[in-house]
Amino acid sequence: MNYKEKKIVFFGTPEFSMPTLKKLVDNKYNIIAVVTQSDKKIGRAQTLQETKIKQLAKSYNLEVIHDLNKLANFLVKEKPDLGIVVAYGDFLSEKILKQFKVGCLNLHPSALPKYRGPSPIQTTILNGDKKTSVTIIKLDKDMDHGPIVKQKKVKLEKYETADSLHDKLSIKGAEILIKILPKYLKNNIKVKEQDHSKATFSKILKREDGLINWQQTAEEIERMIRAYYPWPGTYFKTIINNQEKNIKIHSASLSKNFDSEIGKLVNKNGQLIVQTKDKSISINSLQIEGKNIMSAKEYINGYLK
RNA sequence: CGCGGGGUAGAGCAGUUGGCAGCUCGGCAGGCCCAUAACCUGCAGGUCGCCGGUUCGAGUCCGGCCCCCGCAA
Repeated sequence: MNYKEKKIVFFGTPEFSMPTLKKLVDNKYNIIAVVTQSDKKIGRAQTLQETKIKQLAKSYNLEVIHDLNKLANFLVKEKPDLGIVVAYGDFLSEKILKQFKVGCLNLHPSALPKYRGPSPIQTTILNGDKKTSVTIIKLDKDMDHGPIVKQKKVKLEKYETADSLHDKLSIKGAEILIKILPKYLKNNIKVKEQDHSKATFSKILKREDGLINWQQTAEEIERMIRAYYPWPGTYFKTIINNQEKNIKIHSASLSKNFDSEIGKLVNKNGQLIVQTKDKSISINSLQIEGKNIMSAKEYINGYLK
């Protein structure tokens, strides 16, 4: 049987999964179903919205499954060869994994065994790493634990945000996966066990993780702003017109030290400066709760008269 | 009807008990200066989101509608 006729089930949910699914379709792999999370209520209107992958799958007329019981029956019936899992968003049980003749491949945006878990991209930037990797592993019964099929290094730009790195890794990951897939399907590739003693973990991010503690160093805060952009965002609380408001910082850079009051936004020669534990940072763009994003200059004009 | 903030000059904002619509920045013109994003002088720029109501008089009070945004998901 031609390797391109082998039955593949794709698992994915958000934007990160899209380049891989696109490439699989472009390269005419035999995708028999796409598994994704169920529709979620989204936005102020609370309307039900399909996941990015569901939208894409539908545009390709692929069968979409989100019910895991249905999936179990489907797998028993179809006897698929391979599962490809890219940011599916849920743990797959061993029972499901066993249904695939050659197992399931997973694309993970970090240099495994470093940063297993749900927020590897953010953690990479938060820790100030200069480089990372995309890693393809064969899934086993533990989270991000399986043997490495392929790993490729990726350099970070100096001002890399989680957003830009996310896009970069999703595309790079898709390319690598497509490249190794023929070999893998022909059983022509060696896998390598992870060095489990070196495993580290990234945590699930919550909104509160983005709350700035100005007692941290300027470098830590600047990295946090890039790591948590655009989600969960980096913010602090302040009083505007006698109301407590959150201010989200979209972009900032390290600045020379101005030695002003810690955590207070001040105008220094047209720059919007805030003092941290050690040095100052210069805010480039920010957003007050309820307002549109604005530049530092606009904030100074409107709020720091 | 999930909760909340907002719509005033090109941008960001203020506008008190209803009584000549303002501030900072930007724009234009001129000046100063070796020079400037600095400084000085002057000018232009508004359907106060839309519709209706109350009033001698509404940015402001009342009713309805449209739009933007934060939280939540």
